[in-house]
Amino acid sequence: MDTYDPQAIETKWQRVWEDARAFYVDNPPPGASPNGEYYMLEMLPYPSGHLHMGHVLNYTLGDVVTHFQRRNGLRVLRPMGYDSFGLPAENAAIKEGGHPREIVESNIANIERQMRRLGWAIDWDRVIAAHDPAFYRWTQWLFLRFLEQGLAYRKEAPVNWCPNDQTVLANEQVVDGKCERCGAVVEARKMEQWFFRITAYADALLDDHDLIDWPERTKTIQRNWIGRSEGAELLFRIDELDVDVPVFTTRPDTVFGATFFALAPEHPLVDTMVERSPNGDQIREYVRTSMAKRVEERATDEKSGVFTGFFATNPATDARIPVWVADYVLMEYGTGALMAVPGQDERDGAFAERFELPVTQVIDEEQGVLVDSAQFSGMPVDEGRPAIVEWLGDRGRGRPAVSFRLRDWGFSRQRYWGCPIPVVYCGECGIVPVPDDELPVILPEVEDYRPKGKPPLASNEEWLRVPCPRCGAEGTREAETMDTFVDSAWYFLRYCDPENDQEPFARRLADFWAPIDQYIGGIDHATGHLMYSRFFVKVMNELELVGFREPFQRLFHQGWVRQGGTKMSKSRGNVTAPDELAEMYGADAVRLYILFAGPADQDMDWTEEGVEGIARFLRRLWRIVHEAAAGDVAAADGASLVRKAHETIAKVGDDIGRRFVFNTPIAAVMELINELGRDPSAPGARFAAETAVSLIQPYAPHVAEELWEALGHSRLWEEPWPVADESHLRRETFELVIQVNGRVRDRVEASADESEDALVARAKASERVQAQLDGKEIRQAIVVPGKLVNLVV
RNA sequence: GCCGAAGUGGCGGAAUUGGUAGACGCGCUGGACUCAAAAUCCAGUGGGGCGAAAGUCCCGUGUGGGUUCGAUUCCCACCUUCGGCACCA
Repeated sequence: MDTYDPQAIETKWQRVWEDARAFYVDNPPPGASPNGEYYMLEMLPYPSGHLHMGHVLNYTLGDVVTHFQRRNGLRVLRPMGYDSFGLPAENAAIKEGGHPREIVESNIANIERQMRRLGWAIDWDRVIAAHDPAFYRWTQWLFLRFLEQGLAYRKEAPVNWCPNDQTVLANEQVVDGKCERCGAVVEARKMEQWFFRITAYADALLDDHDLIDWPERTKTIQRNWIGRSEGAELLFRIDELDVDVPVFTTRPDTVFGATFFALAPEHPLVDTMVERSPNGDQIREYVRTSMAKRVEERATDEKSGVFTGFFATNPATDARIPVWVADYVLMEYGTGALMAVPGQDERDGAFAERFELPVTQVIDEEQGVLVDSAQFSGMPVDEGRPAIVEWLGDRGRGRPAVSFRLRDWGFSRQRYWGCPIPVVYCGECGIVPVPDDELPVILPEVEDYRPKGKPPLASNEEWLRVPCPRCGAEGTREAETMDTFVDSAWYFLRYCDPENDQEPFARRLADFWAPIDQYIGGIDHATGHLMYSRFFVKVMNELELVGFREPFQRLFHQGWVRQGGTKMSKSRGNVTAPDELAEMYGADAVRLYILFAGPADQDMDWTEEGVEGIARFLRRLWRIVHEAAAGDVAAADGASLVRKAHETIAKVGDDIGRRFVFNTPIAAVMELINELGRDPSAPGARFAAETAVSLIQPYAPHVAEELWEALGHSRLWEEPWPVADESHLRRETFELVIQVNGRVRDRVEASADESEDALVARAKASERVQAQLDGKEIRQAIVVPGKLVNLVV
């Protein structure tokens, strides 16, 4: 027996698998229908310099599932790609020189080397990268389909503006209201932006949660993010302007208490009021100052506002109530106007107090009934709500309505390193899509991709100026690029057909492999990537590009790997290089350790203490399996080791397959090895050794393969997953726990076929029980068959 | 403020449907091997009381209550930590 040399073993088997194309899967011929396929996917990495332990956890989890499902007879598609557009590479290029492309491509090469070093079972024929024109051509193609459907559009909207860097910042670049890079305070600025109409799918995104097997907390986060509120839209008339102004409210039952009316500073009516009101200057000044405020300031500052001089008619009371402009009213939510009920709403109350406006109580909180509400007084709140809406509806003043918190997805970026948006602006025709056959619009070289107040592409005049595809007049290309979340909203379908140069993917191949059977990634993407991908698939489904409505059937979130209390991520430098760890202990040890450290869905603090214990386990496994392999191949039915092996098979299969937990199977195999180690030549030793090696293979595939050969077999990666034999699990005797009043007092060996009465008799006969009973009367005896007897005295 | 998750030895954690709390590992202690060390192997290891010992009793899963023959597990209240949302009408 040689000593365990992980480096040599791992190099050897990685070559064998690659030569055998062990983990590559071919696409089916036309006409084939799905038959036992499994699509396993982890969120694709951003190609920063190197992998960190968080990646190792993510991809090792996926790897265990991949091996497990493969050996359970499924054809597993498990591809890999790179989210290679985006700000970090661009910022690195600005800081360190070089081109973002060179940076990500060298990073990709390094990451792929690290991934191969860890021995992950990946189909390397299907690699994609967001910045590859062969990929982003189809990102552009999909954008054009959304544009045709009216699902991509431009509108003016507030963005984060850094006055120092002269650029728009993505939300994730704003930290505590300041620019991540230069520290300048970020301003809100109104700019025209591209949006995807995700709000049109708000109800579908909520309803289709029923179709998918996701963690409840993730669905909850998405539900809160979508923020569906049921209520009513009520009309308040402003006679002087001859307009009906709609408001949204979730509390139509409080309408009798609406004593003033408030408009957002951005509300379109405000302009008219400025013109017609005697204190127009005051209103204009108020609007100007509140628009200059950051959203945060508007939320935290004391309530402010200005009276417009106009009055609105409360549709319930017919009272004329004053109309104010107040910046606690948000244009983005509801209708940008609200009926203020200071008696019931805390914010309206604070405003009324500040400006000495009348307050009316219309709900008796203790009784839960309406008061001072005309014919509705005395009615319970729940009944009053629909009754008032119906009554106002009859008078043409209201109707039931639903409002959402969800906003459309602003996806344009005034930055260089992203997918170009394939449209041309023409003075005659407006926004004109680039024809499909002219795609891709290649991201051109620019002299300087630092942000300078306009998109870097706008300074490449030669590229920018093109004839309008429709009328031929001189036009200009869109110089903004797409948010990288657009790339990742559909990448998982490209893996199904990565070489296709006629379409993003053939529908038959997407429908063959997808939806993804198991997706694994961080919960931090709950409201971003996971929402956008669902939206994209719903649209693609309506366009008949795919036959399904949800991209990710099952979802699992791995926990954060922290180091010294902060989370490891691409933007922080606190990383332990996994390949260095693999050089020290071997990839198998690294893989085992990251999964043994705790439950995979819980956050963990990274520490290298304990990795020695795993290395020790692997050396023990190596020695004990070799010792067992040298022993006789003896028939061993009924041997304790054989039963232990079958118990371990049952435990590991149930843990990985049903419970989706990954730390306890390792402990179970350790237990088996501990028992085997006590006597490696005992009856059943050989079977126990084979079982341990087979069960540990998804975690530590290299050493498992080597030991499988030592046991006289080959190609463990193709070996069917072991099945526990029920007959070996049955026990003839068991340890009967005897309790008195719920406290364990004795344990005795009992036979599995004893009657309940016999077990109770055994319990009563126990000396220790006798000592406890001390002559007391037994009132009740509870028997749990196969486990315990509880005597109640 | 609202919504959600979690709290178990010195440490990471286990206990799957209400049924033996602390599996497995780290660390630590003692021993074997060794000139010595490392590595390896063996034994012990929640806290406390009584006992020379074998043992035996009590306490113990964030805190306080409750349901139950029996609660880490279920219910109520509270504390702490973490995450999401937050002037959303």
